[in-house]
Amino acid sequence: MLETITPMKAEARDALLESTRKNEPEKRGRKASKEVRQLQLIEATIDSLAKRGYSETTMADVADGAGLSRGIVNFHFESKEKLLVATLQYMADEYAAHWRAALTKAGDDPARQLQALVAADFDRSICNKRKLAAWCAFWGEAKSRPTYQALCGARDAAYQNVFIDLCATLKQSGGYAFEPQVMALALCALLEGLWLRLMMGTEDTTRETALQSANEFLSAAFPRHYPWASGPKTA
Amino acid sequence: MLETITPMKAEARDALLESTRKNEPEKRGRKASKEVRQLQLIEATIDSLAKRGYSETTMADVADGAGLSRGIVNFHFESKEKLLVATLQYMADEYAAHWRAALTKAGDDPARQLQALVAADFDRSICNKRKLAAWCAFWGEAKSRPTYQALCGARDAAYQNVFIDLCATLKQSGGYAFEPQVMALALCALLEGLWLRLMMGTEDTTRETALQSANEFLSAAFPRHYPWASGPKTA
DNA sequence: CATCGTTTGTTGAACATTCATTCAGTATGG
DNA sequence: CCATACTGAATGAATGTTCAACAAACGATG
Repeated sequence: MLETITPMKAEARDALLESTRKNEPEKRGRKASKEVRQLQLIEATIDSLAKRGYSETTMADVADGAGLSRGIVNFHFESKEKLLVATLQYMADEYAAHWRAALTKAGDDPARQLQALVAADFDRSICNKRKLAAWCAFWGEAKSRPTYQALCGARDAAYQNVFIDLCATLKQSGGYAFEPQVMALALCALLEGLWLRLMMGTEDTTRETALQSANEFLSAAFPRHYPWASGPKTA
Repeated sequence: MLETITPMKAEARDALLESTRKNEPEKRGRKASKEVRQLQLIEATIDSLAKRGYSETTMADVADGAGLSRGIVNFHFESKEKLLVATLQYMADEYAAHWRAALTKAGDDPARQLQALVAADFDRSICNKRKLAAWCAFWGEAKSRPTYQALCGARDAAYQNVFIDLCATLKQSGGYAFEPQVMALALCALLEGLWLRLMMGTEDTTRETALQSANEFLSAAFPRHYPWASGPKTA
């Protein structure tokens, strides 16, 4: 049902960025393509989720945030519910694309791949207050909404399976004793937990310290592959 | 403001449990002490949060869930907001009391203490679908509500400091190389992440597998203290 | 190229619903 | 009989949705 939204992401996003860069007054009447409008509204939704939280995010907020009129959301999306699902879908797609790209770029060495995946989780592009807050807003509602629950597995089975495979490979080459599935679960949980803490915004946790903790975990779990055992500054 | 609620927890809770055990028809008029009523409403709030989620939890839900009339919540608590804060406060207190008790019961050995803390996190009494869902509901709103944010640090500074101290102690006695703060952050994040996954309810993650993952982490990070290196079945 | 009609995006006010809160009244225990 | 717990209907505010009117792009036609 939402298949009409996710495609042409790149082009629409570029157009959106361009228009906001130019800061066009956006007069009246028709001005942008359907895809751009939808992205614009989705971005405004993320803004609102981050600023006001899920329960306080209203259609008016989104419309105002996008600088458009009140009825516009029900035109591009049928309902508030569908807007939110589309937003979550958008973030999930973005997240998946991001870690897949990082994995590809890491080459063939499993140890490098694993480290790249972990590092990718803390890239500015996806790991920032705004996005984290939006994710957490959806997490908070996921239990009682099957649709959200399914999509919140953006860090989904596929993602976790990559970790399981990598753990299994490293176990062989390093002669470790752990169970790959168990270790992979720990890793995934650690990453999510760090996200959660980042989002909560306790001062002592920053993107850097979070990544440092994750790397500490890697070197503890795979000492033969990450032997930089916590020297003063382990980049 | 809420100091009137948290005290006398034990007695009031017993009374509540007793009354629900007896399943009294709860006719009309005055029937129970103030504290019992408040606890009853808080429990109903947790139920609703777990079942309907934060954004769909209404005063009517809570009142109905408690089998009382509509206006009752505004009588015992001043507003919906205060009811929710009291509920979160209640869960935070319960959580803190739980891990403190586990810590005390673990004796003097740091390694045992750490293991006890980890295990305590997965006790049925606090780690069940209902409570996890309620926690996550609050997490989802925490970013935009300072009051929640403060209380959601139930796993607060004190909690994390205990982990830091234990990590430091074990580091000395085991000759590890990690930074205690970094490792403690990883541990806390792992526990929260596992909670999050448990709440999401993916089938492959149960309380047992979660605990197993946490223990795997312990034995990876502190191999000299937890040398049961992943034998077939490590209880 | 100008004009006109059609399609499509957009607006903002009206509407219906949901929900927290209030409060006057009732019942109960002491 | 008084203080206190409790009720439930009334109220008003907030909000998602609808829709009739409007405006811009587009295409066809002269």
